[in-house]
This record gives sequence, structure tokens and C-alpha cells, in this order.
Amino acid sequence: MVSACSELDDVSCGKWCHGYVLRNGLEGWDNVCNAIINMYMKCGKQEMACRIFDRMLNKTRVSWNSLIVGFVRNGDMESAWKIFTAMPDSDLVSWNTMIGALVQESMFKEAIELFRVMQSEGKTADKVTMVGVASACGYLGALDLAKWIHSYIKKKDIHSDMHLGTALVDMFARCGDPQSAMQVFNKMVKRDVSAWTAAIGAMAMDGNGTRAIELFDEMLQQGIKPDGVVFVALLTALSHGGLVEQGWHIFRSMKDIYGIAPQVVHYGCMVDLLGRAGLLSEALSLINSMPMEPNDVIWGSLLAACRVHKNVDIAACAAERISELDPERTGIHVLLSNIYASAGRWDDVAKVRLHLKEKGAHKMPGSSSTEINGKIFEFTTGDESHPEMTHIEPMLKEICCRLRDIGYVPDLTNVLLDVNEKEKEYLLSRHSEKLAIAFALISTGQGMPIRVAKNLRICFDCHSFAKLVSKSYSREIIVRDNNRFHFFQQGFCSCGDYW
DNA sequence: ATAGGGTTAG
Repeated sequence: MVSACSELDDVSCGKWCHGYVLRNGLEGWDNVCNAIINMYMKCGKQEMACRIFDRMLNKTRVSWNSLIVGFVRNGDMESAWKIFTAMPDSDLVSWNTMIGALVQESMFKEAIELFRVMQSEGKTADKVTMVGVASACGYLGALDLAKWIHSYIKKKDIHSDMHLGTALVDMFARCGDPQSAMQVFNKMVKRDVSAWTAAIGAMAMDGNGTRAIELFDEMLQQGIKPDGVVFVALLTALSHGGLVEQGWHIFRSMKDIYGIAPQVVHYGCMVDLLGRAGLLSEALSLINSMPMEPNDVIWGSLLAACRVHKNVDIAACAAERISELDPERTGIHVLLSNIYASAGRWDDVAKVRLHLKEKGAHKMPGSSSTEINGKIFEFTTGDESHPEMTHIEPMLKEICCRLRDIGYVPDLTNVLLDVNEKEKEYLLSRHSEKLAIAFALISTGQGMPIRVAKNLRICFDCHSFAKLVSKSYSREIIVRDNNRFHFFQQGFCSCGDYW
């Protein structure tokens, strides 16, 4: 009965069950109490869940785990962690839940660390553990760790299934190894639409639109029905590959052939695809033809394209919509002020700046990670307290001197703060990917490739910085941002400056 | 039977 309440999200019925337990002194019925804990947690009633937990006579591991899972689902990591550490005999479910929770909170390094603690305590990982670990590794872009995880799974004879297989495909793709990703994919015994999506997503990260279409056709031939998600991955791949015609074709086929009405996300992909290709008015009329309200992301995507292709008027229109939809998104105003500045419209710049000052600018902090000798190092933009800073600082200076000699001029247009030029230049030189690249340069041998994973899209300045470092230091530099891969070699990038 | 897992525009 409790479980039925839980399914129906019926708190009042659940409360009646709770009362029944109390009236009849059933606190010893642990399975009923566990069900009530889950029911309350599902409805967001954390205090009620705790109340019955505290009164339970026979707390089992399921009771403890139910609390942990409940806190994680409600975004309360602190309480989840407290229960996890207080729990007398944590089991696999507890550990897996915590590792998964850290991944969910974007605490990838911490997730890997928790897995290492688990190993040192002699706990045996299973496939669910490895899904969490693989996912964390992918976000960190740690290729050596990825290879280790893959062989660990084989060595420990952890039976892989569709979830783990998909997670591994995604992990290798994010680590910049599409070959390994496809090897894992090809070995999978069963592949559902999510597995195919991961493979197509791997092609998207690689900017390989043509191969993405081939994979999609193969998927259809195998009789797998596409869903909305696979079209997101496919359209993204076409966008990165600059395949506009194919993009339109796929977009139209969604409804015409597969009977899937395009959602906001799909329109977003198309706006991005058209915008990147410089077809700004085409993108704008697509937005105006949308059957649903365009959201802030759609307009943001158009705005970003306007910055690249220098269209001030459409940019202003997009920015206006965004401030209507989400007045808190100050990053947009910064972007707009930069667009005005590059067009020499200083009055407008001043207006936006004033507006920004009143609001106060907030931006997600940039963070980059790089793996050196199996150890993962994380850098945050402008982090002066990093323990490696004493080594990084002089290296950055040396790099800058060397790059200036071959014509590097810092591009200040995208620095998001209203400070003087010198200050801007300083902040720009402290972008997290620059710190990571400098550190990797001093920590790895001559000619060794450098791999960096970053949580935001790489900025123009860091992009040209990486190109020049690859040339000046004869190093292959691979940066995976939240969008795609950039392979820098001898002064050129695999994205062809199209991102 | 009450607890843990993969893919998704910017």
C-alpha cells in the first residue's frame, strides 16, 4: 500500500500509513518503514522520512541507503554524506549511490577518489560502480584512467551490460579516443537507442558529421527506432561538421518520416547549426517559426553566432529576449557588451555596463583538468592558491614571451569583467586551460601530447594560445571542452576554427 | 521487495 502511495505521489495516503504504523506500534516492521521513508523522500518530505527512520527499531542497510538515496535525489549532498559516514555497515549500494551522487554534482575528481577509498577498504566494485567511475573519468577527459578502467573491468571479470557499455563508449569519446569508443561499441552484444546515441555523440565530439549519419543509417537498418535524444546527438554532429543541408534534411525527416515532433532542443541544434554557418537570418526566421516559445538557450545560441559572425542588430534582438526570459543571466549582457564594443558602439557598451554593475556579474567558474602520470590535476580560472602555482607562474611568463615573439596578441574582447586593460590581460592569462597547459608542459616529457578537459567552451584567446603553443613547443595539445574536441598541432586546430 | 547505473542544444 505504501508503495502504491509512493508511485502515485500521494503524500496524504502515505501519511495515513505512517500514522497507522505509529498507532499500532509497528516500528519494528522494517520493510514497511523503509517503504514509508522512500515514499516521503520521493515527495520531498525529508523531515518526515527522518522522523520515521529515527523511530525504527530494526534499521537495516536498506533503511540507511533509502535515506542516502533520498537526500541525493533532493540535492542535499551534505546530509547524504553525513548518513553515509554514520552508517555502521555500508554496502555496495551505499558506495555506488555516493559515487553516482558525486558525478551528478559534477564532483568528478572526488568520485574517482571515493572509488579509490572503496578499493583500499577492500570493497569489490560491480558494474554499477564502474558506470559511475567511467562517467566521472569521461568528464575529466583522463585517457590513461579510461584505459585503466577498461582493463580493470576485463581483469575483474565484471560482466558488462548495456548501461556499462554505453558509459564506456561515452567515456572513451570524451577522452578523445573515438577508436576505442567504437571498439567497445562494436563489441556490445545488445545495443539500444541510447547505446547508438553514445556512438553518434562520439562522432559529434570528433566533428565527424558524415560518420554520424552513417551510424544513424546503420542503426535504422538494425531495426532500432530513433527517439528524440538520438536526433539531438545527430544534429549536433552535423552542426560541428558544418553540414547544413544534411541538417535540414534530418530535421525535416524527424516529423515526416519518424513521426517525432521536434522539441525545443532540436530547434536549438538547428539554430546552432545555422548560426555557426553564418546563416543568421535563416536561424532567426526558424526561431520565429517555432510552434513553442523559444527559450533562453535558443537565443543564447543565436547570440553566440552573432558574435562570431559580427551581426550587431540580431545580437541586440537576441540579448533583449534573453533578459526578458532570464534577468539573472548577466553573462549574456557581457557578451552583448563585447559585441557592441567590437562594432564601436560605445554608447551601447556604456548602457549595458551600467546595467551589469547594478546586477553584479555572475559566471560559472571555468575549470580544467589534466592527467599526469595517472594523477589528475584540476585548475580553476584565476586560482592563485593552487599548490603548483609556484611552478606554473614562471612557465606562463615564459610561454607568453615566446608566443609574443611569434605574434601573439591577447584577445581581450571576451574577458567578462569591467576592469582595466592590464587587469583584463592578467585574468585572461589565468584561464584554467592555460594553467593546465602550462603545468602539463613542465610536467611531461618533450614531445608528449598534452590533454586537457574543460567544463566550458574554449574562448578565442585560449584557442589561439593553444595553437601557438602547439607550434612553438612542438606539442600536440588536445582540449576537450563542453562541446567538442580540439586537436592542436603545429599551429592548427582540427576544428578549423569553426566552433 | 524496500535501496544504486548509460545517451540529450549552449
